[in-house]
Amino acid sequence: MTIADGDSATLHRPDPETARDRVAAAVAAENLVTVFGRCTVEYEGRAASTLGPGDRLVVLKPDGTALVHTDEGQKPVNWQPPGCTHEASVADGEFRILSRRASPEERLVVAFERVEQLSTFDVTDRNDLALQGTEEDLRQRVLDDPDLVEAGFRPLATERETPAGAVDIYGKDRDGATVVVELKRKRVGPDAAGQLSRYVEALDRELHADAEIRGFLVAPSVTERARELLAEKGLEFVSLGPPE
Amino acid sequence: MTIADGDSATLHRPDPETARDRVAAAVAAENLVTVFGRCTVEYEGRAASTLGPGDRLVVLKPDGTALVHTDEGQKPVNWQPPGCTHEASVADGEFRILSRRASPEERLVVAFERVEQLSTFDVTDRNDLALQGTEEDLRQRVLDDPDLVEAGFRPLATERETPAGAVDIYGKDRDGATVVVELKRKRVGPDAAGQLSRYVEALDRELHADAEIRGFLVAPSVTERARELLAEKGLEFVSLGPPE
DNA sequence: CGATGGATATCGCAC
DNA sequence: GTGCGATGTCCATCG
Repeated sequence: MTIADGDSATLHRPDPETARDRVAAAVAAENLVTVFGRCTVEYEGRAASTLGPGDRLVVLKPDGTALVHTDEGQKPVNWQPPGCTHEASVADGEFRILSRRASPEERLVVAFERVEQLSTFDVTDRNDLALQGTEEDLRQRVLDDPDLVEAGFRPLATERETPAGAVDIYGKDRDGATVVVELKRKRVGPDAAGQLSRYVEALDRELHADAEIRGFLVAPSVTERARELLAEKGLEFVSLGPPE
Repeated sequence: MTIADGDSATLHRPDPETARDRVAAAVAAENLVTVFGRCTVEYEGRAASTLGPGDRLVVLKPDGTALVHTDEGQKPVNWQPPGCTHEASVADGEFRILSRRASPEERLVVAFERVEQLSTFDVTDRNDLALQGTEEDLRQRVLDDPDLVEAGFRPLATERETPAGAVDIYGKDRDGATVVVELKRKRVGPDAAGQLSRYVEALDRELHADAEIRGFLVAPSVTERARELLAEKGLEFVSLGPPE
């Protein structure tokens, strides 16, 4: 059974050969494909996994993405990233989807005992997502009002390169001492303190050995472990949360 | 138009009221819901975003997950994690889905200009994913053959607690010196070297100051920056990739 | 291509 | 609930 028009088409309980032909055509036409049914899944690549029979929703995107969703969780239980090639086939009387990635070599096989529904959609989406509350927003706030870090702070560069990586904000304090600012949009753990410490140490080596270098971690809050690590390394913390 | 049986039901271009009623019933029945159509999306919570009109696939799971997928990318363009409540409504003549999270407060609103297809599925899946090639597998390999780290290495504990966190493997070398092993299943960067360094320093403080403590990073490979950091801290690296 | 670090990360576990 | 670390993390950016 089929419902179709220019934008979508749906098969209800297609036989394996029909499912194969429809998916093959949809992949060739760069349509979005959804398949719901009872299936097993095997993956082999960076890791390997097997998944016994169950009802799942499989999504194939025109960009080469494959997703296998169960009834639980935000993350797909199995997947392939964009850029993969999708093939449909029938083997042992079962409809199968094979998704392959070239580098690194990865294979995903979904074998359907039963296909409950198979849909294809002609999809185009040119609207971009506008996101607020990011680290970039936080950086802009600090650049607009450097006193938020410390009275007299003067930013001189963003993304300044060091041997340990790029520093979020680089500048001078009121006394001319070098300042390194690491921004985090949410509560931070020991990793952020370690990251800031590496930047300070890298600049310590790069600049004159007698130059004072101060490291600031700017975030809404820190964990206790991170606070200890900052104190130990002589780094400073500035609490700055999202606006409002 | 409707196709239905015990396991699934599909509406093709339903009007807003019909879509609302069907989604409300499916959410109450803890069914999986997919909606494809032209919609706008607004999100507000940990961050905030708006997304203009476009064709997207929306998935509502019985565990309270919501996903909004475009034609590109593995990750949903917008989403809500498990545990949210989903509501269907009609406002300004449009079918809308509202997904709410209590803590932290987060809202996702999908407003459909047009619903191309709406499907509901009665989904059961009690099979768990069996994954190989994880860090746990690597740990088992090292415990089975500690000489992989170094001839004479004797593991004494896993997940041994330190003030800086739990050490993957703790033990002694052939001369009785304390050994800390950090395992990584893939190529590592500076963060892993920093992590191992924190463990070694924490044990250095906890144990006698004169006790020698050796830190091993076991991973398939390291980046150049991580290698430098390891050398600087006097830590050792053992190359151990996935089997075959 | 690899390296680096962010993310509404998600997820699981320990406390 | 928070804290912490793993993830087939994904993803953009940069060299």
